[in-house]
Amino acid sequence: MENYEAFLGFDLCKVPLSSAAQKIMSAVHSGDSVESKNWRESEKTAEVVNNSRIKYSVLLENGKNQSLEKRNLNSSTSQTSGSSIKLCPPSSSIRLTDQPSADQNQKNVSSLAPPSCFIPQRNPEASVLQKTESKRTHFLKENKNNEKREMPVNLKRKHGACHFSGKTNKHVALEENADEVEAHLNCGNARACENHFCDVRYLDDLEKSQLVEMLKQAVAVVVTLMYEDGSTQLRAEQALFPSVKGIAVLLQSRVDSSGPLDVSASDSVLGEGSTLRDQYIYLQTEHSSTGGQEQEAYNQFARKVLFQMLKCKCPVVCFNAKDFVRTVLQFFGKDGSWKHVVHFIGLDPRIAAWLIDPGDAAPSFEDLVAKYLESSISVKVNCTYGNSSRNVVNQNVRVNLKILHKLMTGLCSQLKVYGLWQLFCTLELPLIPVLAVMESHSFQVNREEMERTSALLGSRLKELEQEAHFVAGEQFLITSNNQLQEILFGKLKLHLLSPRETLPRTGLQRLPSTSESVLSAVQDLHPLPKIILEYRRVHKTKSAFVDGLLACMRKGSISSTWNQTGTVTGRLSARHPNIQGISKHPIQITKPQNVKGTEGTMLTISPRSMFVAPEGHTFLAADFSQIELRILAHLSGDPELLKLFQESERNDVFSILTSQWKDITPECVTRADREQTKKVVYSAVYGAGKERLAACLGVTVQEAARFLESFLQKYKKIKDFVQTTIAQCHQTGYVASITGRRRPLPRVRAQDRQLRAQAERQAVNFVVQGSAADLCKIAMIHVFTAVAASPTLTARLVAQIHDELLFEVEDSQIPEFAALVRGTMESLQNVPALELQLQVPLKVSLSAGHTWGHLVPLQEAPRPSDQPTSC
DNA sequence: CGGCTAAGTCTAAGG
DNA sequence: TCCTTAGACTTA
Repeated sequence: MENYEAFLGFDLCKVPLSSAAQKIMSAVHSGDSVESKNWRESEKTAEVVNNSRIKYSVLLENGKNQSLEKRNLNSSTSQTSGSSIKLCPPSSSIRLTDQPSADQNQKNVSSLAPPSCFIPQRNPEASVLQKTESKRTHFLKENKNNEKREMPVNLKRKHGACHFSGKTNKHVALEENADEVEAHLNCGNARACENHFCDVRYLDDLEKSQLVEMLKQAVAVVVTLMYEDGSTQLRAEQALFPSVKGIAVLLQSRVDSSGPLDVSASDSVLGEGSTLRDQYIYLQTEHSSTGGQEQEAYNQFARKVLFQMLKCKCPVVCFNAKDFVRTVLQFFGKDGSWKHVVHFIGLDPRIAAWLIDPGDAAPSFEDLVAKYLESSISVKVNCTYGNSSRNVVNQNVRVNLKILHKLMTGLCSQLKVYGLWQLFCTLELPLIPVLAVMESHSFQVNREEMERTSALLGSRLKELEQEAHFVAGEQFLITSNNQLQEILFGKLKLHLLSPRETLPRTGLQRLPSTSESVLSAVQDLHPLPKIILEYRRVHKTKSAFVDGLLACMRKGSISSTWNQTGTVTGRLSARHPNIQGISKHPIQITKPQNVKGTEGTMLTISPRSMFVAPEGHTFLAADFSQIELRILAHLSGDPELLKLFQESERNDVFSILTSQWKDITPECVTRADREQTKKVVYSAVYGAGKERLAACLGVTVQEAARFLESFLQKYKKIKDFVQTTIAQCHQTGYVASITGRRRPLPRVRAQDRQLRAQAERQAVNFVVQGSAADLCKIAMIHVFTAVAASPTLTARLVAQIHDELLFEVEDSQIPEFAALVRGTMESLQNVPALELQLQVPLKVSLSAGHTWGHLVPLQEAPRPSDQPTSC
């Protein structure tokens, strides 16, 4: 079977993008003799494992067939056909929690080594897997017993003695108030701390240093945020602004029998000179008001623990790790620079699951457990103080932390099966702190000005509405497309008067839609369409970019939430507000009558200008120019297209293309021309029909067809690329980007021609758009880490608009930072570590300004060829 | 009858 | 019958 990388003609071995990722990778791979550094070999391994998985899944198949197409009917179905994704528990995970395995590699238990669960399973024998299964059930029984044992009579006490790390100390259950300490009777038991949360607040100095030591030696750390009501990040529905109370931690450490952290042999798990031990720790992050000196001392220690966690050499598992990082940043407060978190790697099962199945947008912890773990495990996530006792809640959290670890273990081996492991470790995980830092930033916006603008737009809308009613000859709901359709085409019959017969129609009725293209087509026949078009523009601006923004405001500033797993292509998305969708172009409105001042009749409203850099700072935007077209040139290897980029590295390729097909000189191409060309080129590449193209260009269908023909004729290999991609998709049922990101498209084999054709277009689009998204995300990480490595630079990444990175830079640092950004981003043409070498140069254009709406191109390093255009 | 949800439409972004 | 997002709105 030909894989996509072979098809591309280069090896796609991925290597860490950051040193921390490197650490994780080496940690994860240590003790793993077979895991290959070579892509093809690891692919082979994956296939073997894959076979075993399929065999095994047949054994376990319980007939459940989840349909996970909640989000987007157009997108892929969540599972590849035939084989269930439900995975077998990796044999190695058993060792962790239950018994030693005969083939355990000693290296696995060195202090740097990862938990054995992170070594990919590779035993294809079903019989072995069955054995594994029996061990697993044994473990589950054992675990149940533990749980029974751990629920003793609960008595209130002031400070009960128990063991922590083998020393006598206070044991404290997870508590709300410092003065009311709940302790358990079983404190003499050496296992006590494995059965309860140790609240860091009540540790003495010795215990504190032991804790830090244990963190350093930990084999695995599993964390989850705890909220006010006792729920955690694992619960299904998150409150809008949950208030975080603390962090629950499962610390899995290796204990040598001979080591300093010796514990009684009775709790030995492995029994072979070393044991794995679970300890549960609770770290309060909510600042209590009573505090004073004691509180300050605690905070200091808590910070130390968190710092230790951030630079943990072992895997840190967290569901929605970004929220954890943001909480940590918050806790650090003023004295913690965002640079502290750059190298944090948190294994996030949601991201892992998304890589495996990007069509499954936001599965809850529960969903993932159901999908990726055996059905015998069920989780209770909605256990809160409101509906359960404190003890039950805490026990529930502990159990869930264990399950979370197991889930991540399983997902890791799945990632390897699909060849997504490197992508996960070197791209997606390092991105988490970057996004957390972006979310910790907020934009200042001028509320008064926005409110004035809102009122202004409101008046203008009223005027437009009245005009519309007047010219329509009746009152109607101007925002209702149905009513509008009835008036335009039912009453006025504009579609019959239209010179163009082929107005796009809404499927069910015979009448055309009220979309922009239709209204533009008939705008000369009647005044109404123009009024509607303006109304819609103004309305959009008001509701989304002014009122919508105001609604997102917290304390005079706004901050988006970034979603790493919200798209099928690997792009990021943003919400509240969707900063990626804020209009670039200002709109002009005629000044409403009731507004005072008569200087001018027109007003300009520029949504992006609402974003203002703080005093002494400037926004700097770095754009990848024509990123997708360059990717396409690289992927297709089309000589003409390549030449275009290689020769005219400093020219605007879209202008050249425009001049070529419109037969004018490049200097005379207007911005609108250029935008049109852009649209046309991408439409053509991604498979638009000639009709659609004609509508887009505003020309006849024949002309559009002629253009399509000549374009694909001139750049012949584009067609080859499209065909090869589709063929590959048919063969394997999925497509992959340059980093190996996958998009399953089972519908490519559908009976329905329409569905099939759609999947084929999606396949082509994904390979290019997804690859561009990969590059943009790599750029974010690289620039981010480069700034963090600089002792002087303070530039901060504040937003990503797909191909554009927006930074807030101290005025004095602009030249230095501009050079760094350009250098870093353009150097991504070659990422030797990724064995990624594009055949085209990457071009970055920089612009800067005090508001986001007024960015002017930054003077590049002077070049002789630079000259202003004269048109 | 008013709130609620789900689906459809439209427009902003990005390529 | 270019693709992929978020968001606001209507309709049923």
